[in-house]
Amino acid sequence: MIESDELLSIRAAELYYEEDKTQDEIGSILTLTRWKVGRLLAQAKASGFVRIEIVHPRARRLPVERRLRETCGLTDAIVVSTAGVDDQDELQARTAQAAADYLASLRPAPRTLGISWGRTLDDVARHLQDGWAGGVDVVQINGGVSLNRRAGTAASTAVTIAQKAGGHATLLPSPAILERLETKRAIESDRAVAAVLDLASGADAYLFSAGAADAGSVLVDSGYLTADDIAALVRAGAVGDVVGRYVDGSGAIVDPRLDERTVGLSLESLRAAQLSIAVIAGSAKHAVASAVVRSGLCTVLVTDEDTALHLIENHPAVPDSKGQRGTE
Amino acid sequence: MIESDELLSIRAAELYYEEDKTQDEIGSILTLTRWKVGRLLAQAKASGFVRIEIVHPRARRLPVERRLRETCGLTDAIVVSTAGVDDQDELQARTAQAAADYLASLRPAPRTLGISWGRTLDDVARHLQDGWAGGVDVVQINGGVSLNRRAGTAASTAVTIAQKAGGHATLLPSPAILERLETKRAIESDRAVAAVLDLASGADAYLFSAGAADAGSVLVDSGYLTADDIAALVRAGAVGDVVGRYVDGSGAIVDPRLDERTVGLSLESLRAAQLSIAVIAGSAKHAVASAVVRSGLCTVLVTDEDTALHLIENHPAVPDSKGQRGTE
DNA sequence: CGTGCGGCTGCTCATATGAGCAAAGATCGC
DNA sequence: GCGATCTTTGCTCATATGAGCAGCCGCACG
Repeated sequence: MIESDELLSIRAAELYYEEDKTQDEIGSILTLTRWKVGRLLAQAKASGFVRIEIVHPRARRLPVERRLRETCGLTDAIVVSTAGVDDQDELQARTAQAAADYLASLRPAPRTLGISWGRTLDDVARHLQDGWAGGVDVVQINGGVSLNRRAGTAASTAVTIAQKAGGHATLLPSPAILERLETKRAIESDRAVAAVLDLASGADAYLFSAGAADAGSVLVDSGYLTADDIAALVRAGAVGDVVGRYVDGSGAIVDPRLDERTVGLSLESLRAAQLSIAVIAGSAKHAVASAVVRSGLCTVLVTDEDTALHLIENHPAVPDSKGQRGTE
Repeated sequence: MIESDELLSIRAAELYYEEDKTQDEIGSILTLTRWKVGRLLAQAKASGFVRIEIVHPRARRLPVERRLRETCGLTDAIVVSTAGVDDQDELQARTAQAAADYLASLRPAPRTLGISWGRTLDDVARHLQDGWAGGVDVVQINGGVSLNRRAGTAASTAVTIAQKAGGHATLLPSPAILERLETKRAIESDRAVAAVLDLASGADAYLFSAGAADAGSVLVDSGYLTADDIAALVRAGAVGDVVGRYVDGSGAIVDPRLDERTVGLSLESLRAAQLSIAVIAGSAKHAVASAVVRSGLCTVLVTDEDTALHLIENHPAVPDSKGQRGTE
């Protein structure tokens, strides 16, 4: 575009978008035909001089969603706008809201929904509307938090989601991580636990989040792990946890021995699911989000714009476990 | 607007603006008639959820210009966009560019143009295009800088503007501020100086800027005033200088004794002019800009968006008792 | 100096959109 | 329970806009 045209297109855009003039009027102001004005306007848009933004806590970024879906091979992607959000809590709230909306909009609604627990999921539960579905049974897919005063949030998340959908919640009566492998094996074979795990593995859909590998993790908070444990995991390449299991950048289990002591659905089952919805927001979770998406842990991702852009930019790497699911 | 409609209007706006869908298509996606969609879109715009911004160094803010013109009773106002500008130099450059454009667009072009000098004006001169007018004579309206190595910028500003318009520059052969009143009277009555002042007072148009009342002022830089002088002026209520004369928030001369020793057009002459263009940019100059506009020193203001908004917000408020009461 | 080509211009025509209006609903007071 | 009033809805019609095309200009090349 020639410089003079560029300037004209800016003047035209000002008159069109800020003054609500018609292209014809602009034509007579700038002494141009109205077709020329139309072309200048088109140029202005194409060159990105005209920026249209939707500013609203519930606003989504449809073009980003599309790119995310395409570059990462997701069935669906929900990306909330970051515009004007300063703090991470707000971001998480918006994302949780979007996840709740998405869940409620699923047709057909899942009959059984497997969920993990954590701050994010709890937020999603709170944002769901009463009656968001008609009778959805909720099953926990990993061991609950129960070591300290926080006891009950895991349960309450599940119960809330189920109640609001007019269904039942089935809790997994087990700690998240056991100290000894034998205990873990024992509890897993207990009929009550086994039944829940069985139910969980047959769920129509899964909804889970992921935690960053830092000392603020709920697993540390709940007393299952210490800050030192986390540091060791990070040294071994951990970027975060998914349903209580720590993974590296490619989505592989970092510490198999720890993983064996962790009760819940395996990551393989999650990868094999028809519909698994990950809800991940915040800059601290970019790395885990990457691992989740790359390794095919979710078919649907609900996230914020910044995270989405991060994923899109860094995607080309590591196609491995994804390929097994057959994306050509 | 009801909550559900608000959300719908956001969804509609996303599809319309981000996905370029037609209102009809949106209608079938959201199961609404296309008229409803049109109304939702109108609501979204009206509620400010849709923000359209023109992002370009030469972009102006027409609606702000209008408000500025109306609330401050200006003949004309030029407001450059602040979008994405972090540093004040860039802001000043954009404003200077806009001033140059405005000057070049004046019809009829002034035959004689009175100008002040300073960093801003110099910037305007540099941004003017060669041949921006056909033969404009430029006259300095206040004493030049000549005490130190910066000597000549005042002259070069005038000469540049004149040259680019194919006209002559008439310099004011006098210091800006004299130490003794007698000297000032004497120099003023000198034929060469008097002739220039006379020419200046008869100019068709004036172009000037204003300085903030701080130690970074060109008057300090040039050695006419010391940082202490400025501090004293500020204590006396000064907010900045216009053509070398320090004014308070209401545009009144702060120190009449200093003012008497200042050579150049009086503020009254400037106020009486048919066309006087002030070019003022930057957050440091909000206060002077206010004084200039309130006291009718300019008929046209070229400024940046932030300054413009500041002026609009603080206009109705009477000049100020704040300055008089002193800021401790 | 002619000739062929690419880009720009101004047009026609189909389509998308906004204004305005009558009918249908909703809301309120009585 | 019943109008009266105000809002919302779906429409018609006029207008604004975008797609596509023929002619024109400038340019490079033979």
